[in-house]
Amino acid sequence: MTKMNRESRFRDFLSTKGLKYTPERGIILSAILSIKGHFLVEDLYAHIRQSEQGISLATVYRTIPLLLEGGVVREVPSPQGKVAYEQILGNEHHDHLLCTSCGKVIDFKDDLIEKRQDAVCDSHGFEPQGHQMVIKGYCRACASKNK
Amino acid sequence: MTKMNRESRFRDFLSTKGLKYTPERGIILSAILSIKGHFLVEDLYAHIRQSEQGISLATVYRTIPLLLEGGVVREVPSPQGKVAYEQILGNEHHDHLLCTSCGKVIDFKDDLIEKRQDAVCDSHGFEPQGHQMVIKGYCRACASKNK
DNA sequence: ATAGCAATTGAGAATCAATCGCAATTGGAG
DNA sequence: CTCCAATTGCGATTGATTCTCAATTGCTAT
Repeated sequence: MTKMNRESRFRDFLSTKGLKYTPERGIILSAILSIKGHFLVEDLYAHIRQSEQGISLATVYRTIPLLLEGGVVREVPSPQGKVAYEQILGNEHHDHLLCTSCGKVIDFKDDLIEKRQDAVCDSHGFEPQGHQMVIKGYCRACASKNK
Repeated sequence: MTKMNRESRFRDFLSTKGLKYTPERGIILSAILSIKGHFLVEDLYAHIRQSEQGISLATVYRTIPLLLEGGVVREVPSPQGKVAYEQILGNEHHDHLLCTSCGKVIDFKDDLIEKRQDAVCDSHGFEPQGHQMVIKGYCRACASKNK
């Protein structure tokens, strides 16, 4: 999907909710589309400042819930307590192994787990929007270091 | 396991790390053992104050990492951004469905998912300590309400 | 086109959980 | 019993996020 397409999708989403597509929101969206992997709010803000377009940090924070609801980004787990995000398009869903020793994040995906998750949701009449799975422990390097 | 047993386990854990078993840590441990389900730091602190034993909030915060590492409590997901805990004994491991609309939390456990998680860890040489899985979406009530 | 109004913005103040600094205290190994 | 590193309390501090509010500005209906 092209950038233009994504912009108009976001615009439609806003419109449906009676919200406006402002230049600021456009700039924030562009910045996000230019970031491939995970990013923190501070990363996003840095990107925006770099591109010489000044936007208030408050506006960035205010826009994030819209981007989440509009299906532009999703939350991803991050080493510390901070919340990280990634754009949904181009980042296939995956789960995470998180090393509590060195902070390393390992992505993985297991189809069987996904299937069972759907089954669990069905059995509870639960309508899933998305999920996050984080397995904490020691990565190979840290595990052997501790021995 | 008796309360005394758990105290001495925690005491052993501390001792192994060259740390002390202080009255404050004893009070905090007792308070946790008296709470059955999930609790936030503020809940724990309230419990402690209730029992007329004054402890600094800072001490509570400082003790939590020890309780985590010592296997007394584990983190559990909570509706908002706050971190919640529960004592491990008496609370079998389970995963969570979290309704983003009403905040309801539904516990579940799926053995097959657990097995696959272990398999994934093996294949990455990853030594798991624990995991958290949260599936966000709409619970039955909220899903039907939205229609 | 244009008026009108609700939505939006920036900037700084405010919040709130969590952490820190430091002087006084204390558990517990030897 | 001694001694020292670990611990505590309390207040100050941090740092992320949210809020306030006056000034702007999309956007819908005319």
